[in-house]
Amino acid sequence: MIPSERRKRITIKDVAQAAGVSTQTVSRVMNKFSYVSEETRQRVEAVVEQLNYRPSTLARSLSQQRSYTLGVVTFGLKYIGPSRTLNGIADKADELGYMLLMKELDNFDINSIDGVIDSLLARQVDGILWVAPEIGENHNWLDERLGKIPVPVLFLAMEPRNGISSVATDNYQGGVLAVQHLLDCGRKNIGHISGPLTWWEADERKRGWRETLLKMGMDASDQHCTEGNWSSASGDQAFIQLLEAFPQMDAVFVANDQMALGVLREAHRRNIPIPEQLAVIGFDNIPESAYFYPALTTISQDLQMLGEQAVQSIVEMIQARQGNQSVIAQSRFIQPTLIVRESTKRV
Amino acid sequence: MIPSERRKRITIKDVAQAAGVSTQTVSRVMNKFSYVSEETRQRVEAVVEQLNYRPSTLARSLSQQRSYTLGVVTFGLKYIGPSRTLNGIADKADELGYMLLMKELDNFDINSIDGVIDSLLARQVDGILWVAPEIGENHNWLDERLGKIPVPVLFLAMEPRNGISSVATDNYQGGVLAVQHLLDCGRKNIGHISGPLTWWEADERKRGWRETLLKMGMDASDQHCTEGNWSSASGDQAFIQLLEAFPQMDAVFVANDQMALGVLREAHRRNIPIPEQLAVIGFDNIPESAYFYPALTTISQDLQMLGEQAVQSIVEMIQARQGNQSVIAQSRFIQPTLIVRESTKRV
DNA sequence: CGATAACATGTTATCGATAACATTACCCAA
DNA sequence: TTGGGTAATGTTATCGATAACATGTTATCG
Repeated sequence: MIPSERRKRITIKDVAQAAGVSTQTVSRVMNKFSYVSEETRQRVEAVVEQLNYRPSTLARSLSQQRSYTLGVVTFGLKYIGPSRTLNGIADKADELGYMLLMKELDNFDINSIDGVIDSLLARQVDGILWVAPEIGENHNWLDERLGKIPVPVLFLAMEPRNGISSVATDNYQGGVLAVQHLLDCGRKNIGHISGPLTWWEADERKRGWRETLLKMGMDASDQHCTEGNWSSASGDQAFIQLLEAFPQMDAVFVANDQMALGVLREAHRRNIPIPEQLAVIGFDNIPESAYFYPALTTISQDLQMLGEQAVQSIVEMIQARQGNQSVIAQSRFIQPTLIVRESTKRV
Repeated sequence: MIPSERRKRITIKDVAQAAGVSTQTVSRVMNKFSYVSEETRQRVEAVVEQLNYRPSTLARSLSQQRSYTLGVVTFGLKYIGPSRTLNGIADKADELGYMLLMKELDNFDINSIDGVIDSLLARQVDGILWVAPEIGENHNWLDERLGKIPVPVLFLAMEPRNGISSVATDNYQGGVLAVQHLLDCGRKNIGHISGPLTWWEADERKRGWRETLLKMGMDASDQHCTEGNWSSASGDQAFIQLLEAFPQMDAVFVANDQMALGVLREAHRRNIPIPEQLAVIGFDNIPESAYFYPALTTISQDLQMLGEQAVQSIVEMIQARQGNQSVIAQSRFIQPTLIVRESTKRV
């Protein structure tokens, strides 16, 4: 049964009238603070209860110039990474009393970026979270436009820049952890299958690989690294190439778990025993990776936490600005951790 | 460099003043429609351009009682399913000019449901999409409360009910497809690992399995089915139990790809050759499943499309209500498809 | 050629709240 | 006893837009 007539909204006026007070008094009751006599408070509260009055956040946002809403700009939502981050964002936002206004980006064209930001600002968001990977020069717009955005903006998974706030997993450190673990296992010839190197995160992981090897006086030339595109199919292909270029390889650090899955499959096909002949380590710790065959050793990044941190930070920025304090831009890193399973083993 | 002074917003008044017209005229220019002389239009547009004026959607929402925003209630965002659906929702919403106000549910307590709905309504959403699975009686609240919600509500992945609009994958049909495929492969003893049977979707998949077998005069007793919890770990366990109860099993329909992964792993451990001795078919078609070893045959559900359909439908409902037409509740099904890979094969 | 419609623009009220200021009563210390 | 602070409440302006109505000017038509 569909209610055919639109019930009209119960407003603060209705409550005021029914309680025989001014709207201002009702507002005072609703928002605690400030002086209201106990008797009046109770009377108003009774009426609120009875009429089932719910204040319009929308109207409040307009009059206070503040919406308690965060704009969230995402890219690649259909992949698991962004959505785990989003989950952390949603949880923390809820906890702190904010709602999320979402916008999915489908490209990094400067016009569409402007459009997205404008549409968020038109709805008075109090701050913006940029949950899109840094790829090539796609963050260049910020030099020019960021200063013109009248609310705080915080970037996730972006290379730290002066004067801009960001939160990211320490991908470099993740690469270091991975390679160190392989070295600890006694491996001598460590290859790498990277993500697309235009991605900052992929580049950082590779840097962790390279610098750790160099520090040990080992070889980390580009022959020992192939580039994939994060997909399992590309991991498969990259692995085939890498085997040709680097036949003596006895361990491989793969930049994400999906690609590592491709590697495992190809290794099965070629009867390369893992971990005996080849150790494999991934990155991300997707839930399935514990059930790969063999179970995948990997670097875990806590994306949930990343999202939570991001919300925490931006809310602090919002409050600071509210209180007219100057906002100090910060870049924070979340440390990844090593998860040892069966695909790597001492020799 | 952080802009320390909050620039004040450029409003329609500023534009009106600068262009020497009334705010109403500016409004007319911004919204096309209605009469404005070409000359005035150009003058106003020039000023808009020059001041970089952007209307406040917030103010418009208040005055029009309409926000061009959809409330989206999600559950289990961190899993891949909901986020693929969300991606479809985001795309279509963008295309139709709507934004998304998100709220993640962390339980199905009636109070928290009320709270979520209230907070969406307080922000004047034009409609609500309920992207949370139907589990046990967790949708019971709707009998009592749904009628009181003054905007259209559309449910995803809910059992069709009279008078309530919903969009869902046809899980029953998916089960039918899976079992038929196994029969086509010449399998005779077909087991099932289900999701938690309190979930409507899990129950439907199981029903597809059972009824198809019964129709063929074959056995589909509860000994031939074990219940998992969607995780790979539970798939593993369920498979072990099922092997004991049903040793002659030569094929198994697993209710999602994650659990199927657990099955594959356990089969490896026990040296059960797949597909020769045991055919395995999953459900969902997650991107990794093509790279399982062996590649997994599965039932693909198009969650992106599900999301798009949902937005399309609710926008139609909103427009109908706007035009004071009565809204006819509909339940729609999206048909899943069979993806044949290596884990099933003729015998 | 006067009535009527189409065009162009302005004025005032409204959406639902809060901010800022005003008013009144009461109590207490100087 | 009088000025000043606290308490309780009301009044008016404001947030940034659109709706509804009003007004004046041109065309158009019978």
